[in-house]
Amino acid sequence: MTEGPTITTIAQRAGLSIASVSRVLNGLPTREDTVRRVMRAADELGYVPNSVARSLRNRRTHQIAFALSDIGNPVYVAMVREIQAVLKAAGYRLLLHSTEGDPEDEVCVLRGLRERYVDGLIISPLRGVGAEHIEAVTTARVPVVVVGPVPEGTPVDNVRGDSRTGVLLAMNHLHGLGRRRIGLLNGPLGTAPGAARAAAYREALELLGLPYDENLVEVGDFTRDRGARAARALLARAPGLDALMCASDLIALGALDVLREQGRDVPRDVAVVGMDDTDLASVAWPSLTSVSLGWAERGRAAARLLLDRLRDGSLPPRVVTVEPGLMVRCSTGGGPATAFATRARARVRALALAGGDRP
Amino acid sequence: MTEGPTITTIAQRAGLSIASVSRVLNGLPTREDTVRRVMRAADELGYVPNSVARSLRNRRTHQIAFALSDIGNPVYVAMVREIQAVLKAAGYRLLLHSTEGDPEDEVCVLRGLRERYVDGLIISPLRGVGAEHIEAVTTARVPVVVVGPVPEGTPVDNVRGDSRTGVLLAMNHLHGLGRRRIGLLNGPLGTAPGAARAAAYREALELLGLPYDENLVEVGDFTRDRGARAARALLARAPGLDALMCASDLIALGALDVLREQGRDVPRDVAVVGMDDTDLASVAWPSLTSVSLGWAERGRAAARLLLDRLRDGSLPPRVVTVEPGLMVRCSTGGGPATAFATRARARVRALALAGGDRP
DNA sequence: GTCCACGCCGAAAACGATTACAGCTCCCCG
DNA sequence: CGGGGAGCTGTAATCGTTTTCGGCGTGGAC
Repeated sequence: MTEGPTITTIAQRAGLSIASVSRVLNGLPTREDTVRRVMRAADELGYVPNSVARSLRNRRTHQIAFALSDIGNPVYVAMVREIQAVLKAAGYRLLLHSTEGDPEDEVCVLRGLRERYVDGLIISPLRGVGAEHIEAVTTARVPVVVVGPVPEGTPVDNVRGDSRTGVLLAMNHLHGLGRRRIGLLNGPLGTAPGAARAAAYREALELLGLPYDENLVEVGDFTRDRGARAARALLARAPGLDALMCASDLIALGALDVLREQGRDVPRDVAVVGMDDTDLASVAWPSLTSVSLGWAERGRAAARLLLDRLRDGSLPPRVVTVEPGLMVRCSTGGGPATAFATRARARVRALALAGGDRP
Repeated sequence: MTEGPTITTIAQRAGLSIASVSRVLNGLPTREDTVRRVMRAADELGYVPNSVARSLRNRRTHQIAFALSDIGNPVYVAMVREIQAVLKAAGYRLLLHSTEGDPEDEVCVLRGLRERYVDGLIISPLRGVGAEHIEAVTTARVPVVVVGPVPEGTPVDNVRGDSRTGVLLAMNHLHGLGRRRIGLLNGPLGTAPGAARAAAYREALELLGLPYDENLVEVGDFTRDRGARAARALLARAPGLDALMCASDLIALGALDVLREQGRDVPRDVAVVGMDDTDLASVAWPSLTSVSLGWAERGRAAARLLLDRLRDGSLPPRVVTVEPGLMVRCSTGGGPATAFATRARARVRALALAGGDRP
């Protein structure tokens, strides 16, 4: 197995020193003649610089890791795509690390940063919110961007969504369609999104002048069959509801299954709204009105934050909040008849409803 | 910015040479006392080895790249998940490179291998089948595994699906349901999958004793709206067809849209089969019977081939063929009433039909 | 003719690890 | 008591680059 050419090989062939070769290859000012000799030798040898050696010397690997909890989740796929695009354009490579929701593994990733095989990390979400995780993030020896909630005041670059406004948008939409008995199918209250959505739901009811009825709320998990189970329970308890606010698209799909099973027409009898606006929403039948939490945009924002910081490490920590939107489709009757829904983002700001920019 | 501790720091603190430190950290036989001193110093300093330096010396980065054409395609997402899982278990990191279907970019990836920042590459698919691509693959300085078709006899590790058998399975299934006028909605014939599926469709008709009617075939692209357009054209030309064999799930989704639009019941009037068995298939309504081409399995197989070769570079090139299966769901009437389809793989080998193991 | 400035180039020292090799100590055996 | 392993340890080379520093030759100014 013949090892590839190095600058030493080139130097010998060109009758120069490796320093000159390096200078030429890096475009530093050099005599015309020398440049030609080096270039010629490099061409003939098919030289390609060894990026590992370069990284060792420069302390830059031009690699960035993205740690996510579940690559199967379409939400993260959208982020991966955008992150990869932004990084590639800036000359960085993307390392993927799926933690499968294991906080242990998350810590491993954070620890691993010290091995210096990446210049930075984007992590989403930061599951373990214990002190050790926070500390690991803030003391990491390379920049970290967290996508998703972090404890208030943590000095770290952060991209967050705004599911509160998203829920308000959706509730306002349902209210505008004349729905008054709106149920909530939520995920676990122990999770940040679950808690946020529960709170936003109550807030929306209040703003809309509707009473809060705990019989209209059911908690399950962010999956399709747990969503279906929750929907079944809720419909048994509150048969008269006329709309379902679901905390994720998967929950909404489960709800659609149950409604279909029970012969209730969507959207005539019950209007359904999902969250995340994944591909699944437009594929479902009826196509699903969904709150877009801007995952793709979040990916782009995270990548940019990180690149900025790599350029200038002294920047103060920044927080970017991505605004939600509402994709209106058939499941609320607001969309066109087929699943070829308009993708125009319903940028109905909930300002009038929410009364300000309270985050 | 204080730089991290290195073995030199440890050596000083422990009053030993860097050689001893290295030996201890690598578990080479050392005196008990020395081990303790090194361990203690390493602990106190919070030492973590620099993986770049180690890679330079060992000529191993423990990184593997996966180049794919489109991260948005659920088929690749399944592969990424499996590959990452296998690699992680073996102590390798995964680099993701999305070429967005650009053959230029593909060449860049192949070229980039010479920079030696990865120990190996998995690429899927190999789009450019020109001589330069093939050469780039076979002369790459690190092992490459290609997932998808390569020219016959190319000396490279290769994982392939078997869409021919997949199509035969599906056609046999439709025939068994009494369908006799089966249409084909295909992707571009210029692509390898398109060509293979067209050929398999004809072969199946012949084996089933059905006539080939070119009016029953329409070519579009592997997307939802191109699929819908093709379906519309086909249904206009051959209103009497009673089944649709679709070359991808997305095409099938488009077809479902059109059938619904035209008030034709699925599966009563027209049975529909998709290909790839993506998540979308089980989400669609009616849930979609789909040919599983074993993408996840292909990912695992590719990762394993690569790891094997990294262990022993002298292995002869191997080809792994992943067997297809048929996931029967509602769109052919063979599945349960709801989309909670059984996921038991219908391992109906098409042997009786296909007459042997012709690959 | 001398001196200085300047432009290029080469020697050598990093970067942080692994490892071949030589040297040292200690003990055992002849 | 001397020779020779055995068992550890330290020195130094190595991986392939970048970069600093000093040397050398040329040219112009005085």
